Amino acid sequence: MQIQKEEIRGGILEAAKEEFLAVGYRHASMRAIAERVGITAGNIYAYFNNKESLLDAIVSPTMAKLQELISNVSKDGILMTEPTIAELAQQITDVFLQNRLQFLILMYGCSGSKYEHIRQEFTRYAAFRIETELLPRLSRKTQSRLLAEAIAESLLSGIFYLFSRFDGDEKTLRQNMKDFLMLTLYHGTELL
Amino acid sequence: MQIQKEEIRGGILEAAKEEFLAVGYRHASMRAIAERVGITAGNIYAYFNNKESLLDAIVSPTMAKLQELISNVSKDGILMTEPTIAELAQQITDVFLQNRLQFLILMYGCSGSKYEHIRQEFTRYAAFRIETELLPRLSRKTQSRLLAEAIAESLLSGIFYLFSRFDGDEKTLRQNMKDFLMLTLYHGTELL
Amino acid sequence: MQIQKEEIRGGILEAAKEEFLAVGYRHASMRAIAERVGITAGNIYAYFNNKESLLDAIVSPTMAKLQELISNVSKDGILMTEPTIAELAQQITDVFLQNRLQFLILMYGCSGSKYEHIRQEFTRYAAFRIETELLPRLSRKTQSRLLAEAIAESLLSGIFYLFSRFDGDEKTLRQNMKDFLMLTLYHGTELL
Amino acid sequence: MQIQKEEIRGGILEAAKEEFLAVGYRHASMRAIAERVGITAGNIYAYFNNKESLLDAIVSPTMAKLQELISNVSKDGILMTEPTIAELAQQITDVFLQNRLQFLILMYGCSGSKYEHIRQEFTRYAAFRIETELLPRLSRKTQSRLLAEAIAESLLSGIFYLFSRFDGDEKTLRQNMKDFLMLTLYHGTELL
DNA sequence: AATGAATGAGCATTCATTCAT
DNA sequence: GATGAATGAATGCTCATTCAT
Repeated sequence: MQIQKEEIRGGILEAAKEEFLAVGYRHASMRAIAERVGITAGNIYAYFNNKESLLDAIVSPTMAKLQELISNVSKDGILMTEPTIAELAQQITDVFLQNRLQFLILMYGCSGSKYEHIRQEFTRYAAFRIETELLPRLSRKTQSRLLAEAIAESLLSGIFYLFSRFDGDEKTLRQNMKDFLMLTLYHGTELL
Repeated sequence: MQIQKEEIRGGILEAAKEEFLAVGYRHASMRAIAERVGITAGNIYAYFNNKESLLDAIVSPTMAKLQELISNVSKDGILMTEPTIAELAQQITDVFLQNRLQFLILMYGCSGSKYEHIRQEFTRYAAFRIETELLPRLSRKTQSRLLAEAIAESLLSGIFYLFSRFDGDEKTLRQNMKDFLMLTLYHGTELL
Repeated sequence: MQIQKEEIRGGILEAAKEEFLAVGYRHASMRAIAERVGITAGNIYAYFNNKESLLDAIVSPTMAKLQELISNVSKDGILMTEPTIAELAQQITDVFLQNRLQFLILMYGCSGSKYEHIRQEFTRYAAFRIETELLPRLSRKTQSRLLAEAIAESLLSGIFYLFSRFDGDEKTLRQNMKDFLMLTLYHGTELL
Repeated sequence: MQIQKEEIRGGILEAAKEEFLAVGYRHASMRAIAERVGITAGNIYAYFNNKESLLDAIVSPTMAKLQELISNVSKDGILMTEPTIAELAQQITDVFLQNRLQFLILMYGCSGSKYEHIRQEFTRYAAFRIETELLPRLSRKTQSRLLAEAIAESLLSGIFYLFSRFDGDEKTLRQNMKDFLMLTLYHGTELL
């Protein structure tokens, strides 16, 4: 019975992941999720308090990993020079590969939930790193904060796009990621 | 009376623009829009046929300009080398400066409407230009289509981010745009 | 001004007649009527208290004529043998020819209004005449009331159908009416 | 539970039948139907997809029987002389007796639905039979099509009127039907 | 644990009607 | 007299959530 319960619980989580990714948190209906599992909508509430709890159960571990990631790479203080953004991208890729659907839900499908600002947080953090580590190395001075944010947003969008198109081929993903970062961040010197 | 009518009509358009931008077309409610104006939901229908017409009234002129822009820059055929993407970005900026909220609604808030694929079209077009004009100039061969798409997505995200953060200072916007493109596209040689 | 007022009033009546006939009283919208006249819906209320008053203004004279017709032919009491149903049909035809749209509205398009039972009244009256004048001449006894009603309903439906298909040719209408009544009431002896 | 569900489903069907018959499909409101059952409007949608499905569930079997009936009696081609209209009326009566409210809804209350032309179809079919089989036997020539239609309309109205007044006494219904048809079609020779 | 049943608030939309101007 | 503006109740329908069984 405990085993069966876990099966159902897992089924709900799986179905919800698919549904949230397919139509987004706001547009996902409990009925549709229940149908995917083959149970009734009401029964979901035996396992989760409500729709938001269901989302929580799905993304909060991933969310924790992402925040841990951010806090880890921030530990050494403002003036650190390593890890570079490329290394950070690799670490994000690792998290993604271990939590694919959850990651994509967080980045693309959680509008309407309390997680809807997670992407912004990422952008803000990346912008901070770019502003303090990348821009100072440029000769000309710029209104740095906003530019850094645009670069961060741009960078993350490209990375997340590659994630969203991931087809199971990890090697290609990592190569594309590397190429993308080389081209947009390190001026493609390796590629030219 | 005519003045008052135009005032209300304008008020509805303004409120709808805000609401569409805030929560997106799909989740914008006619009641919420009406409340912003201080009228009842039914009254909106004295001015616009339905929710879609309201969106149309807001974004269709901007939409036309954007499609004209795409068709114009596509005219010379596949082999053109000019205008460069940077020049294209400038033209997009011009359209944006004349239609700020409309532009942002089209790019961020029109899911659920007939305009929901406009951003994709932009990305697809940019990816095509990048794949045929930019990537071939690199020495190493890459799985070019996907990479081009990632770069396109990245590029547009950065551009649109600057738009979304525009505070009225056109000069700064244009400078940031230039800096951003230099850094991500032209390897920042001017800036280094 | 008085002249203009009468013009508008007449225009509203004309438009309402058309609308009521086209879609029925219940389904007719004040806005649609106003549009036919080229005025605003609100302005109709300067001439008529409400939708029902508008219907009243259109059909009540005809209604009066019809009730007068019924009361006239009923005057002589229960046992009269004349006018025959055929003569009654002729008198109804006269009223119809003088009040075509009004008549058809009363018969086909007044559901939802206080006139919606007028057709029933006709049927009831005709049934009474049929029961007291026609059925007694038959040799076999029948459950007469209900049969009389069915015959009445049938008779009126045929008559009203001819009215509804009237194309302006009065002579043909009267001939069809005669033929129809001969065939259904008087056993078509003239025609056979 | 299954029993209760069937009870409610049946209750909805019963309430809808009454409502459709009382005010017609178009003006029947889901809320009004729900009130008759003692549930909320939304709950109806747990049993039926939408208003049209609800009507379908009520009348489509009857509709099928009626169309089968028409197609059966049409099988032998244009020149058949049997079954006579009286026999056809008997067959219609059989269908009616098995589907009373459904039949009446189809004939009187389905305007606004996809079934709204069923009565017209009946009339058209009856008019065709009358024009090709009955009128040619008359000595004098008439503008036959219109007259046939009037007779058809008349005939069906009488038949349907008897249906609408049916009180459960099948024998009386059949007798009245026979008397009515004798009187209007076969000139009442049996009765005189 | 699981279900079927039910709710009530919400949605876009329509429309007869009112009213200040 | 006429208008434009506005209302409020009603429509069919959806959905997260609750609850007795």
